[in-house]
Amino acid sequence: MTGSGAHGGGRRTMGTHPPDGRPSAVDRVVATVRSGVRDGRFAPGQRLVEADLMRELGIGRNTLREALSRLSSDGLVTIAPHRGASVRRLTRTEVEQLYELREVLEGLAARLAALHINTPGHRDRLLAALDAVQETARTAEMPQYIDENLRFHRTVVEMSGHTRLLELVDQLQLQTFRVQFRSAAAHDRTGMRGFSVSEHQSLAEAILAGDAEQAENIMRTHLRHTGSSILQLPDSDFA
Amino acid sequence: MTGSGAHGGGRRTMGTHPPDGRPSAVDRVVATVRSGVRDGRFAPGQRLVEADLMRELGIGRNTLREALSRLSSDGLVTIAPHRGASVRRLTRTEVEQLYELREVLEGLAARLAALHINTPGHRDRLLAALDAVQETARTAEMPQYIDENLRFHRTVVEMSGHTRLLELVDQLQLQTFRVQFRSAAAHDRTGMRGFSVSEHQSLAEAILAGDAEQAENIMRTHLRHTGSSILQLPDSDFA
DNA sequence: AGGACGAGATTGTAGGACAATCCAGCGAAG
DNA sequence: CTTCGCTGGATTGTCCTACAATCTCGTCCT
Repeated sequence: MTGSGAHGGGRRTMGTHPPDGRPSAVDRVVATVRSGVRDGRFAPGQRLVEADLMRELGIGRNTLREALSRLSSDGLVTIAPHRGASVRRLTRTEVEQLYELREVLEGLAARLAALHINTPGHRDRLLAALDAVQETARTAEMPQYIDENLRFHRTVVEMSGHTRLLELVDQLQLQTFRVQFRSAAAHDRTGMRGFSVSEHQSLAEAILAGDAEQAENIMRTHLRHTGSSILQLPDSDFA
Repeated sequence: MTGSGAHGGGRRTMGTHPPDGRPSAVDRVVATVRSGVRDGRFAPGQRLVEADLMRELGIGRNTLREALSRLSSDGLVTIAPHRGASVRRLTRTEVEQLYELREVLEGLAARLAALHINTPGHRDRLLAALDAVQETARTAEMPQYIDENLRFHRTVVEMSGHTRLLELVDQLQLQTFRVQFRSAAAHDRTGMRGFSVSEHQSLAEAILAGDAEQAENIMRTHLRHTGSSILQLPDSDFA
């Protein structure tokens, strides 16, 4: 999500603001940096110097600082006193811990999703998401496949009906996106896709059957697999 | 942990080593508002007007806005566009969801704490925390008892060695503090203290025994009890 | 060479300005 | 009398400038 979006020539004459229908300047900056981190325009460890970003994005310092502050709360960048912001680089331990969190949180989400499976529209949404994953698993390139993959997970969390949980999981997914990408690229020829797809399928079946216990278990197992596959990456992929 | 900005907010100014002596102005404001919400100086729903707080705290608008922004990411205040910040009021559903989160997160913490029980110093810290709870349960007034109670939970989470988990749980505890307080006050004469204390004791025993499974179960059960006791509060305590 | 020193870069904070937006109160219309 | 629309004040969103504090790094002196 947060697709490339059409943000044309950024530095229009300041002064005029979009007619509120839409994101505040801070929101736009946050979204821009987020997607920038996602698609590698900002590399992990890279420093984000205020003056540069101000020029680049055509915004004032307050706005930028508020955006960076928010990104830091989300864990996507770190801010060191008097040294400024930089794109966060995760250590191996941190990745491990993030996956421990995803395990319990998305496990809860799967459980709740199973409990709410009879909410109108839920069945269709889940089936559609599963279909999309299976389709892109066969045909699409890696970036798209990963995207669809995350969307499937996100759908499950949305179906939990737990707004706070959705926020937390979104954060965690964003933070783990880069390493997840590298891991997926590295394991792609070892049949990982098929394995992952089959886990997704069993998960969907459990949820559709309303089997909360089973859904939670599958989700947790699945994330444990994903996590440990990521942890096999060489040291160069961590801080 | 009342007041004293010992743990500066999110992962913002946490250099690995403390090269800077004092908390930044933003940190001080965040800590001030936090403790203000805790001890009722700021009531839930109350609006936090920038001009007032600027005068009251003697700081500039940038600093204040950055602090409010961070507090909003922590979920302690809400910021509505063009309406500013106000102390967050939780709905019944939100409280329920927060306790679902605490259940899985602190459950994980208890499990990890049990696994790490042999780390030097851990046994003593846990025993000290348990002792403090039991002591204040007998002798102290409600605010102090609740404080010690939270400190006990926090100790368990610290012993998990999972820094991100600690941050999340801290957030959740802060958000639920208010209702937790009212609930405790309401149930105090129904022997709730003794019940809670005995659960804490079994939890400590399970952790000390290194029984991760049992520790997680007790923690989760305990939080489920706490949560449902809070949900018995009348509607007037919710948004 | 090694360490002290200073110049430039960068951030932290204050404070002013102005447009956009919200809100309460008032008056007109039904 | 109630409802609707308008206006003016209050408040926020964003920009800007300024300056002190702090960090970085190259230079110079011993």
